[in-house]
Order: sequence, then structure tokens, then C-alpha cells
Amino acid sequence: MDNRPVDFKEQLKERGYKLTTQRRAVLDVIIKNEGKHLSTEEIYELVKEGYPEIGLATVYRTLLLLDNMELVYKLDLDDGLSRYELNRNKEDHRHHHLICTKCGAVSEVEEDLLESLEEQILVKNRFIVKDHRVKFYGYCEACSQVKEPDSEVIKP
Amino acid sequence: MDNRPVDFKEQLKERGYKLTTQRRAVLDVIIKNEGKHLSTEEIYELVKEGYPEIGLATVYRTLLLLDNMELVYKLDLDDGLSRYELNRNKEDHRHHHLICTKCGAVSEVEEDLLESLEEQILVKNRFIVKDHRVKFYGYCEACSQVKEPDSEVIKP
DNA sequence: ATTCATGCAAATCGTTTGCAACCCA
DNA sequence: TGGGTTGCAAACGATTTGCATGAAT
Repeated sequence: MDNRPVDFKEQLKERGYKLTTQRRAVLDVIIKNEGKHLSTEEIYELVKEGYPEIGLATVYRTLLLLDNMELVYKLDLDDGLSRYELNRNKEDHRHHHLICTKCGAVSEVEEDLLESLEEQILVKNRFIVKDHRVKFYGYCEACSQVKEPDSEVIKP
Repeated sequence: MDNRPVDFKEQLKERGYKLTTQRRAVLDVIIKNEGKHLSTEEIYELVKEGYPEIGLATVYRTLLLLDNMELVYKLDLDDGLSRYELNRNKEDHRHHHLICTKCGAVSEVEEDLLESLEEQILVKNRFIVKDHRVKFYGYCEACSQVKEPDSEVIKP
């Protein structure tokens, strides 16, 4: 079902890059942890479990490469770290993130629903929208039921 | 028309903070440059024009304070710098940014138009949206008319 | 007189880069 | 073989922090 590794090798070849153990290891970790929004450091630690010799710089370089190849998608969840998620298909980055400012939980809205807004932007601002980044801040189901006074953990 | 400086003094007092020349100078620069999305360094340089003794650390600390007081709004325009814009009123941060990936120009969409989406999120995800950050990437009017092959300057 | 704020320099921290050794194609 | 790749350590750049001095209430 997952033929990405094959695509990966081909895509690297097309660009004149080599398929190395390190690159496979990084991609594999991201694939195995789909949905977790891992940070660079977290990816590094996970890769080291199966490949202790890898260097942090290699992880940074590989992530940059995967991002350029659009196999991966870089996120900013406002904690000062770069996080990544698997980009299942080219149009897949059209989902949004819900960030709970109380507990820090991050979930996703699979729908896009920005077409009408983008159409208005085209007409009113004469700006052609090609991509977008949308983050919603608020309270997740669990946190919205708590009665205690607010104590925000996350600041947008 | 602009009574913010008065509010500023009061708000500082309420929180037990002092009104210093430096804090006024920083806020004044932001007010005078409304719409420019200045970075911390740029604000520092502008403040120095009228107040050469100010230190960069003070600007950082003041910006953090203004952000906490919600007098200012922090932006991330993907260039690795923190940028700020004046937060005219508490509900004012409900506008979006249009970022041209060819020339880097940043403009704004004053309308919000996310209510229906947020209503759907409430129903489907049971997540209560309190705030959001929306960035659109694409081509501004000038750049969308150029015929040359793409040469993106900005990477989301 | 207190208490908070400032300026400076040093410290942090995530990320990038130079370079010799290494390894895939 | 040979050029891309790696690991290491040093370099970077934005932001933060410790501390003695200075200013606001």
C-alpha cells in the first residue's frame, strides 16, 4: 500500500541525489510516526535508535531535502522548533491544525474549505492564492469542559 | 484620535509596570510605522534615531511586554525574524496576510470570513476556536502578470 | 526609598557550514 | 573512480539572561 520508498529512490535519482542509509532511515521514521508532528531533535533521537552513528547535521540536511522534494511538510507549532509531517500527496497539505492553548494538543481538520475565501481574495485583492497555512487556537474537547480558571500554556 | 498612549500608561500601572522613555519610544515607532510589519532589529534601528542609548535587549523585552498586553501582534513571515504590527483593538487581529512568493510583498485581507469554517470545526471536531493565524501564499497582481519562468523567492 | 527597568556582555539554542573522510552509483 | 554525502566541530544569528547601575513611582 505504501510505495513511497520506491518513489523516493526514483525521485532522488531524477535530481541527481543518492539514496543513502541515512536518508532512508529519516524518511522511515517519519513514515512510522505519521500524525505525530515530530521535531528535528525528536526525529534525530528516533533515527539513532536504529542508526546510532547518524549526526544531527545529517538529519537537518535530510529534512531540508525532503521538504524541497515535497515528501514532507514543515510546521510551526509556536514552540520554537521546526516540526515535520508526512506529505502523503501533493495536495495533502491542504488541511489545518487545531492547537489547544490549554493542554497543547494538536489535532487536524482534514477539510480545507477555503476555496470561497480564496476566490474572494482573487477578486478583491487580485492575488492568486497557491497555498496557505492555517492554524486555529482554542480549546480541545477535554479542556473546554474544565471549569477551573484559565491557565494558558500556549501563546500564539 | 489616537488615545493609545494614555491607555498605555494606565495599562502599565494596572499591571504594576513603569512607564519608561524606552517603552514609549518603542510603542511610538510601531504606531508611526503602522502597516509595515517591522522586525525587532528594524524597530531597534528606528528607535535609536530618536533615542541612541537604547539597547537591543530592551527592545526585545518591550516587544514581549507589548505582545502580552495585546497592544502589538507578533507575526511570522517566514524569513526567520519576528515581526510586529499594531493591534488597534482586541478583535483586530482577525485579518489575514497575503505573501507573494515571487517578490516577497506582504499585503492584508481585512475581512475575516472564517466564521462558517470555525462553526464546522466546533461541530465536527468539538474544538472551540478562540483565535487563528492565516497566511496565503501566491502571486500578487504585479507578479502574476509576468510571463517569465518561475523563480520563487519565498519558500513557505 | 523601593522596586522595577535598563544597558551591556555573556550565555542559549536551534540551525548552518567548512572540511576531511567516506561511500553510493 | 569521483562526486555527492556524512560526521564532527566550529560558526551563526536571533533571542534571552545575569548583573550592576539607573530611573520611575
